[in-house]
Amino acid sequence: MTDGLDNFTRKQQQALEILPVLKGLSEKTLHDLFKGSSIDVHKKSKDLFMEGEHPNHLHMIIDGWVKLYKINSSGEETIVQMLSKGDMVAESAVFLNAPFPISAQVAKEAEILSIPSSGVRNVISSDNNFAVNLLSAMSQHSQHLIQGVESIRLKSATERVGWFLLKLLLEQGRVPDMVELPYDKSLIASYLDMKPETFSRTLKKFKQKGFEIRKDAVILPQVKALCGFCDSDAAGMCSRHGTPDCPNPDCISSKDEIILYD
Amino acid sequence: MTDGLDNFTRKQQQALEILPVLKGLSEKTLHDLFKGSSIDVHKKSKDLFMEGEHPNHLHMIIDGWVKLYKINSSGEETIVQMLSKGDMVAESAVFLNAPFPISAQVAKEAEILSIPSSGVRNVISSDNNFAVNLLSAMSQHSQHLIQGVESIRLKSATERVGWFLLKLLLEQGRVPDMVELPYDKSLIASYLDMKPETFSRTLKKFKQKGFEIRKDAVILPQVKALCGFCDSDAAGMCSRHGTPDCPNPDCISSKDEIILYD
DNA sequence: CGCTAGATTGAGGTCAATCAACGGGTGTGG
DNA sequence: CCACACCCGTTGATTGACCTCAATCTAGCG
Repeated sequence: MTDGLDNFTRKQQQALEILPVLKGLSEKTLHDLFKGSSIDVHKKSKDLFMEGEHPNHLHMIIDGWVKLYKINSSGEETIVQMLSKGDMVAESAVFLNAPFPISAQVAKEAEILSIPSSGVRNVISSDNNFAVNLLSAMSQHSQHLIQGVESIRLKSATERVGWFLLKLLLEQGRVPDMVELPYDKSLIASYLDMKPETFSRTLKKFKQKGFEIRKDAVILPQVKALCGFCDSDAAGMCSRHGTPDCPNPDCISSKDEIILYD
Repeated sequence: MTDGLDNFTRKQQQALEILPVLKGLSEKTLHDLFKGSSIDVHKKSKDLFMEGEHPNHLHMIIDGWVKLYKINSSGEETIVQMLSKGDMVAESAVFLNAPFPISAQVAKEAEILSIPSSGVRNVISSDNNFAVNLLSAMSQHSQHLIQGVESIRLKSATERVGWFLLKLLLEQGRVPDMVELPYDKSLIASYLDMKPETFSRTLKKFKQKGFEIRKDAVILPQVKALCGFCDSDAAGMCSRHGTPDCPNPDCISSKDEIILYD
């Protein structure tokens, strides 16, 4: 607990660097938050909590992937969100001190900071900086949710897949013409609100357009091949946005056909 | 509690009663918020703001309905949310001081308090009570968005209509067997992510089950007729939930058939 | 009374789901 | 080392819910 320059463990210091909501907080506040908290690595399929449970902890993701999902009475599963590095998990239920409206499960081995909810709620009232950080984080979260609603409701299956690949490409940004698939294809399919069969068939359509489909990656025929799937959300992440180098400045996409840019 | 209220106009006092985010705030904070703000009645179809605009004001609804919507490049419209009494409009963009990701339009004549964004952001930093109120409001908003995602993704068209009617019934709660339709049917259809034709056909199926369909209201054959469309969200609003009087405690709904309870 | 916007009804088309079968990895046990 | 089971992903054939297009009806309103 007392090693390191700042009286925090190395794991905690790492968490401070990765989690935006902990940025710029006083040492006292951080100590209050870390009190009773833990940082653990959880294996795939580990349940963080189930719908209806009372929130004992606020989980923050340092690394890996967590899926938020719902099960309806017919037993079907819907993935509401995929969360990763820097995200909080179901913070709204923690703040409201109300039962979780969804379930959370580790989708790919994840390192997670878990803070007791009571501590979180106390610090919110006592430290305005923390409250402001949370408001900012929730605002971004809220915009992602809105973006998610939009993409389900007014994009076709093909568009959703192209858009998903494009966003991955912009997020990863290491190799300009390769997208790594971060988790199982069946999980991607569910996140994109389609069946694994449909996802497979859709990837095949991309293959016919010159994409190379691997087990856990997709390679583009040209660097800008996915620009036909750009929308305002993706544009905000793209370095070409607003420059003459952008082949699709108006973010126009065709419904069902794959249009390649180069 | 009410000593200082004389310093506010009657409209402002009314706003204080209706808007949860203004509850329990100091007189100074309220004055800061009201500085430069206005309370106006806006007619149907009035644009509050368009996607991409910079947020100059935070709008809070005192009465009436506002729709949040997106238009894609094909010109199709999707309604992301319908907001009413007590709701804030696109607060996330105001807090982030970023362009609106969506457009907002009055759907039914509305009285709206509009506060300059800069004032809002200043008060957030200076008054922790306000920040806490906002966190609470945003948390609820966030849960509604999640609920919305769920209902689109794992409910059929029939289920969405039944669920919508049930929620209206629970919200209104005046007459136990009548639901008033709060805005145009075509708007309801769009909110439920279906075409007006589909909505009409679906209502017809309800009619065949004994419902009376009027222009702006629906009358149930029995008080509990809609209980087959209950889910965790609706259950939280229902007075029968958890009592022996609930005919559908496990919130089981059938996909496409309308099952009546009585 | 006719005009217009919203709502209804009908006929036909389509995208994605469903059902079913198969292939290729991976792990286990003999 | 092989035989077998198992899971994930793929492929094919069919179905069905919802959309599309178009005609008709209704209600408000000048």
